[in-house]
Amino acid sequence: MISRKLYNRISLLRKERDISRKDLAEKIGVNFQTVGYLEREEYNPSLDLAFKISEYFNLPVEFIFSTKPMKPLSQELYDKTKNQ
Amino acid sequence: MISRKLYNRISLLRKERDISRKDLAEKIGVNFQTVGYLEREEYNPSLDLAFKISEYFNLPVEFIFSTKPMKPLSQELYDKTKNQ
DNA sequence: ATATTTCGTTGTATATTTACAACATTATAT
DNA sequence: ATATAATGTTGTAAATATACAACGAAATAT
Repeated sequence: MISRKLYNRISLLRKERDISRKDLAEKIGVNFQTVGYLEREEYNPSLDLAFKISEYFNLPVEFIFSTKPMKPLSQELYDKTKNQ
Repeated sequence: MISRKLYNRISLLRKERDISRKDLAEKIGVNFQTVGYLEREEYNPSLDLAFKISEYFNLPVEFIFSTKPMKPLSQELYDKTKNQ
């Protein structure tokens, strides 16, 4: 299958919680370089890996990963407040 | 990575919409045997493949795939109505 | 200032997903 | 009843994800 590029917010979420790649990697049970590859968006994770990350951050898969480029959280939040 | 077994509702959703594996496979751009492997839960799809299926059925990834065995839709719906 | 941790990156090996061909079985249509 | 389509399955090849080692650069702590 020709995979589309997938975007993600892993690095952002990780920084918000101030944990290192190594820590995150240990928590979800993968190699720390694998987290690096993911953050650089160099490949598409397996669904199980996506679930592990989603469970760790306690957020839906669709919030962390997307087929379209991610807006910064700040802007997305601002847009949301504006529309209400 | 040692992947957990993932459960899914692909076959159910496909039957609800009365489309064949071949049709679904064409729509999401994979081989029709790949849909077979997925329905038999013989491997974990890539996140991109999961997204394609989720987009096709217009349902969240978490509704279609789960780390825990899926309840029949009928029971899940009944539980929902009971709780309200 | 120096040590330590984290990050970015590259390369190679292994594991897993996906494609594809083949064929028997079951279901559906004519 | 026969043809056609759909399914279940197996095997092999290919593509892609992940592990792991290595190393230099940047950031942080002491």
